[in-house]
Amino acid sequence: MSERSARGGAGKRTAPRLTAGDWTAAALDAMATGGLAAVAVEPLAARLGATKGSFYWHFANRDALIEAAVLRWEREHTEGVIGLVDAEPDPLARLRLLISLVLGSTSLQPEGSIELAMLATADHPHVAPVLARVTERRVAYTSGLFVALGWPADEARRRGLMAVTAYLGYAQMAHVAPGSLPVTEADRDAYVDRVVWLLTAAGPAAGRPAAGHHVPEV
Amino acid sequence: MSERSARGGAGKRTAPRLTAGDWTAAALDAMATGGLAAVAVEPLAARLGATKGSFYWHFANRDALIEAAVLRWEREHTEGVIGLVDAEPDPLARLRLLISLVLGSTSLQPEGSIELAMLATADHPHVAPVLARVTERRVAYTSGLFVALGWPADEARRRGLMAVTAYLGYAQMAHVAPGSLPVTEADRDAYVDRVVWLLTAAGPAAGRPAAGHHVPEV
DNA sequence: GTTTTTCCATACGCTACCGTACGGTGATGA
DNA sequence: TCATCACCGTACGGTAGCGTATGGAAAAAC
Repeated sequence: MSERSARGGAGKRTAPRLTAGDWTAAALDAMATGGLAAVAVEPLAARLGATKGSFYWHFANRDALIEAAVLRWEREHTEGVIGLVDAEPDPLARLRLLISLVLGSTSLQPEGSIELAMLATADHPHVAPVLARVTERRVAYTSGLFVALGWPADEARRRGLMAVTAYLGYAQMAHVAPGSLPVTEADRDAYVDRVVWLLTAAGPAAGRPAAGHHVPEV
Repeated sequence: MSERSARGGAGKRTAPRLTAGDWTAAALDAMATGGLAAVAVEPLAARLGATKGSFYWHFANRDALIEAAVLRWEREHTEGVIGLVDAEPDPLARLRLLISLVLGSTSLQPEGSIELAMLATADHPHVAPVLARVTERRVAYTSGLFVALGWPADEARRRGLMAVTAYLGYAQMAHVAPGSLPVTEADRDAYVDRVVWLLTAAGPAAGRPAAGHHVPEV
């Protein structure tokens, strides 16, 4: 009956020893459901079927675990979407795919988002720099998409920024007011279409795309 | 030397008695700087120059204080911006004013936003419904602006939703990555202009504003 | 001016978590 | 084979906050 015996998972009897990676994985797991406050040594140890004795061998203290966990998240997370989107050659299709993916992903994660947990603890000294880097990387990448679509740098930056804020805001709303978001699949698609269209709408004269490039007409 | 004597503020010697309102005010104050976790009975009592004995007279427990505080915030907060914006007769000017105001307000509050604190604790049973109501109210109001601008209901809803997400995302970014936001006054103005313009850009044929209404030309 | 009610301070126990000390066990190389 | 080291369990002390009990002061009621 002791959960101690279940530690290795899949029926192993002898308790396997834990690595630092096991602890950071468990930390991220706990963070997704309970926020940074859930990254607590003793509860985590219980979840892993171990005790604090193990933890304090691998880490100096709780803070070191947090730092390792968020850095791991940054490392493993950044590759995800961008790598998946970069396969698409056409810039406009890439933008559409990107928006569609990220807005879709937020709707599917009711309460298990590490990113939301980090946003909720953005003030933490180890979380803040990670979020700042990830966010700027997103803005830079998205702005690059608009550059590829023909807008000058400053206009592309504004639109890239607006795209990122649209994502962040959508994620927040999916969390705090999902009922205010488009419900049906069709509504959601229509919303994504409109977002992409408006983000790529021809702007005032000063910001008009260079000749020969995409001007959405729909 | 005892901070007890400073309780009444402004040199009153006899300690004034505290009301429930004093506690909720202090709670919101603490929340703005330290988040919901800072709404703790003992620290708050110390800040007010009182003790827990006072608190547990006015409230059953910490949870009751939290509930009272967030409800008070909802009540007092909702009036603010909308009432200020509704004076403007022209719908387009009203939208521009609204966007300008809310994006400007986020830049000015480095770490003292109650709203950010609530978003960071959106899972709390007393916070969640308040945020849901406030958010939906914003979407509804902003959508109404687009209806007034001539768009049909569904299109107006989409644009109103996008406006709100643009605000929420901007607020998040001001918190976690202010360096990625427009820095100079001029850049910020240019960004606001572009947001308003794109939100009001003429959409696909199905969503074109009714004749005689505002079609932004700039 | 007394009695009642309102409000508050003090003191206490309880829980959850952090971090440390130290002893023990299993693997591993000499 | 045995000694070393990596790893972990147990036990302990410490802190921060919640909630309760109770007596007492201050204000209000009469």
